[in-house]
This record gives sequence, C-alpha cells and structure tokens, in this order.
Amino acid sequence: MKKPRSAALLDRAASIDRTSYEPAYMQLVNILRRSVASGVFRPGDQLPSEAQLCERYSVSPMTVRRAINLLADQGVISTAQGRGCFVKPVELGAAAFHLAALQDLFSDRETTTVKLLETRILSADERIARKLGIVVGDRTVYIRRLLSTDGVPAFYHREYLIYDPKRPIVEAEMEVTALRGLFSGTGETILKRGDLSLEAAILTADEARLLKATSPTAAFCIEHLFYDFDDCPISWGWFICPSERLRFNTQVGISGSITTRSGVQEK
Amino acid sequence: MKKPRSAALLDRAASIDRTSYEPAYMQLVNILRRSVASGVFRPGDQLPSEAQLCERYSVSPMTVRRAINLLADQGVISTAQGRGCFVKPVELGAAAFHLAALQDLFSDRETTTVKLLETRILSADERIARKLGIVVGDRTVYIRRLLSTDGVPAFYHREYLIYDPKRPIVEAEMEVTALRGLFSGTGETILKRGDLSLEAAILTADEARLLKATSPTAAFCIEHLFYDFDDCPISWGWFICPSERLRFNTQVGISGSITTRSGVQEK
DNA sequence: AAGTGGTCTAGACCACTAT
DNA sequence: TAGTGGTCTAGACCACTTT
Repeated sequence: MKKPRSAALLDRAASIDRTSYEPAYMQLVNILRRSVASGVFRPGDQLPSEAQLCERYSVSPMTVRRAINLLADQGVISTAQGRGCFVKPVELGAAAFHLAALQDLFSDRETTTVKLLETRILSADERIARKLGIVVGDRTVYIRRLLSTDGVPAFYHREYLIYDPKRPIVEAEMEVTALRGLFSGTGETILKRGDLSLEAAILTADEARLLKATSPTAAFCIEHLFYDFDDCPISWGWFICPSERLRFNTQVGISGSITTRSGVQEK
Repeated sequence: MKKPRSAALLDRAASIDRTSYEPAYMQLVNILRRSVASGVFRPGDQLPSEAQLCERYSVSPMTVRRAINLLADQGVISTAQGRGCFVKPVELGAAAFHLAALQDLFSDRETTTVKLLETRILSADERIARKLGIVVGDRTVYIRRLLSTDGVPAFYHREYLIYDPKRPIVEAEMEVTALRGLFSGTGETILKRGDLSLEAAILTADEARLLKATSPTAAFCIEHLFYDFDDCPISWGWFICPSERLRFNTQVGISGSITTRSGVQEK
C-alpha cells in the first residue's frame, strides 16, 4: 500500500482568533481549506490527526471534530476510522447544479410578471390519470402561464392540477405569489414534496413564439410532480426555459474561497 | 406576528435504541424526519426546544445539537437564535441536479469504451487563448473522444489542453481511466478545481452522426474549465450528451425516507 | 427575566487500523 | 499495542428574542 504524503507542516502563522465573531470551528475549517487550496495538502495527503490539531490550535476535540465533519460534508476530505483523514481528489460526479439559478430569474426582481395564458377544466386522459393517480375522465385544471422579467419572457409553465372543490388550491396556485413562494420557500403551501426531472428539449413552434425565441432553440425542461401531505399527487407540469436565458453553473474541487455560515463565497 | 403551530406531541413510541449500531444523533434525525414526513410537524411549525428533546430522548445537549444541525443542513428545518427551530416549507430553489447521473452512465459498467476520434496539436486562436490564459499562437492539444456504453454512444467530448512538454499530462489525460477517475474521484489527478456550466443545445449534424442520434436532437452540454494547483487553466472543453440518454432527477421536500451516513435513501 | 439556539470544554469510551 | 477516527456526556457561557 502506498504511503500517503503526510502533513509536512501547517501554516504556522494561522491560529484561532478568540476575539473574532467567527466561531473557532469555522476558523479551523477555513484554515484547513486554505491549506488544501494553497497546496500545503494535496489530494491523497493525510491530514494531521485530531489530537495534533487540538494541540496545534488549542481547541477541544469536539471543536476539531466539528471542523472535520464539515470538511467531509463539503467533499474536501474523506475520513477512515483507524486510519486518518485524507484530502479528496477532484470528483466531477460530486458536482451539482442548483435550481437557485432559476429562482433568481424572477424572485430577486420586482419586475416579474405572470401572464395567465389559459385556465380550464380538462378531463384526464390515460397519461394524466396515471401520473396524478386518478381515473380517466376525472376533472383536472389545466393551466398555462408565461413568466416574464422586465418584459422579456423567461419561462413558460404548463400544469395539470387535480380538481378538488373541497380544496381551494386552484385560486391560490394561480397567483404570482404562489409560484414565487414555491421557489423561495416563503408563504403558505400545501405541498409536502416534489419530484423533479431536468431534460434538454427543442422548443416547439408555439413555445418559441410565446417565449419570443428564434426557432429552433434549445431549452431546459423541468418536469415536476408535486405531492400533498397525504402523499397524493396534486400537480404535474413543466417549466420550459430557453437555454440562452438560463445557465447552471457550479464548481468542483477547492478554490481559494472561504466558507461562511450560509455556504461558500468567492474570496 | 402569527403564532406558529407548536409541537403537539412527539411520536411517543419512538426512542433511542442504545444497543443499535446507528448513532444516537442519527436516530434522532430520522425520528424528527419521520415526524415531518408523517405530518406531526408541518411547514412553519416550531419543533420542541433542544432542552425538551434532551429530556424526551435522554441524550445530551450536544447530541441534540448535532441532529438539529444535520436537519438544518438538509434543508428540513431552519433555526433562529432565541426563537426556535421551524419546519421549512418546500423550496423549489433548493433543488439540485447531481452530475452523479452522468458518472453512472459509464463508471458503474465494465462495458465503457472510449474511442479517440482526433488528437492533434493546435495553435490557440483568440478565443482559446483567452479561456486558457495563454497567448494567441501557443500550442494546445485538441482532443475529441466518443464514449460509449454497451456499444451505444453515450457522450461526445471535445477538449483543448495546454501543451506543456514538461508535463506528461497529455498521455495521462487521453486514457479511459483518466476520465473515469475524474468522475469518480479515484486515481491520480493534477487538477485542483474546475468550473462547470450546463446548457441545453441542439446537436449539430456532425454530433448527431457521431452519437447515432436522429436529427434534430436536444442535448445537454456541460462546459468545463479545469485548473491546476497553480490556479492556471489547463483544460477547456465540453461533454455533449443527448437528452434522451441522460436525465437529471432530484427531490424537494420530505419523503418518507430515512437518512444514512452517505445521504438519503428510499425506504 | 425567562427561554431559545450557538458555541465550547475536557474529558470518556468505543471501534477500527496498522505495526 | 499504539494511534486513529466516531460517539457521547454534563455541563458552562454567550447572544438573541420574547414576555
């Protein structure tokens, strides 16, 4: 078995500032992250043991442990009981594209408008019935919306809702605020969970016309199936957004960034 | 201010099994997750205070704290100092599509083959030079690969590598194992970090022919820019994958699932 | 003032790995 | 056997919010 490069030396200048508002465990996380980012520790290297870190930075084992756990959660290191902590190499499979990009499209601005294109009662065909867990012929509400920011069409939304006169979901669901709340997690909601699926698609002629896009245009299509608290499907639909108006960006590996309470920020 | 629905009652049957291999904090995470999933706690509800949880489940404050932190990390609850812990509503913006789906395309199977379509030295034009941080005319290595699983073309990869005779990256980079290792995080790598960008695209005639796809076909295009340990770009390229051969799936909200050490699993 | 979450201590014991 | 990570205790003190 290959002997891993071991901890040559820690950044001797770095230490925990007890007067800082920043918690000790977070300072330690950032110290170790910087050590990895600057090449003091390379992929495969073994980190100093927890006991060594305790002594070096004058913190208790629980504080070191917390920093170690955070780094492991962030995918920076891997831990192996009885062996040690090791710096992980870059892993492309660990990358994730966050839907927050789509959220930002309209939820940050005050200039978002929703145009209701169509709302009507529709009898469920076999395909809809199967998805929503109802029987063919049951009534659903078919909704088509166009969301624009600053007057530019951003995305097009089609949705089949279960029609239930006992539940006032139709009115609430059609509002702008309902969609905004859905993305930002604010406001009331009767949804417990949802399954999402992302695919690439080519806009149909109708979609291209609505979205004021040149045809043919590539687009993202986000299919959603939402469930209520009884785990019954209540909404099936798609968000369609031209690729040129939405980019998913992410990073893998360690950059020279620091970690804050709310995530990772650029330096 | 609206009074939140408070903790009516915890699942009285649930308790921490001290003989279980499963740590106490993880058992507590799952107990609380199930409470949310089953509707005992609804979005907006306040959870029992940490002190109450300590007493109810006979664990120390640190153990409760750890469970609380995990649930907050998972997006199940939000915490507010001085006020309490509250169940978060479904937030579409919190959804993330993981590239592990692409990784599975070939890394799980033994039947993955890489066909090198082209490898040649290329003088950098203005566009390439800007991306790779070199000057126009500098030599780069242009590589085109086709990755197939079970004989079916899965994705097409084009890449510009910085040509550096001092660094044996060219040989290593061209191997199948290099790509596999890149996705799975195994093997040696000289990459420190990478920026990724996902867009939807329509296959060109050439791409459709190579990928044996009908034209026109929608595809995912994952642009990547990799950096070495000196933070210098060394590789710029694209993975192109027909949408019909790759779907990104994810969930938002709480399902009736349990959490394990490695993430979230279906029940 | 009382209650809440947030941090931290200084150990303890266990399971696992390497020598 | 020694060293490692993994869990856990039983408090302490602080900052913040609500009453």
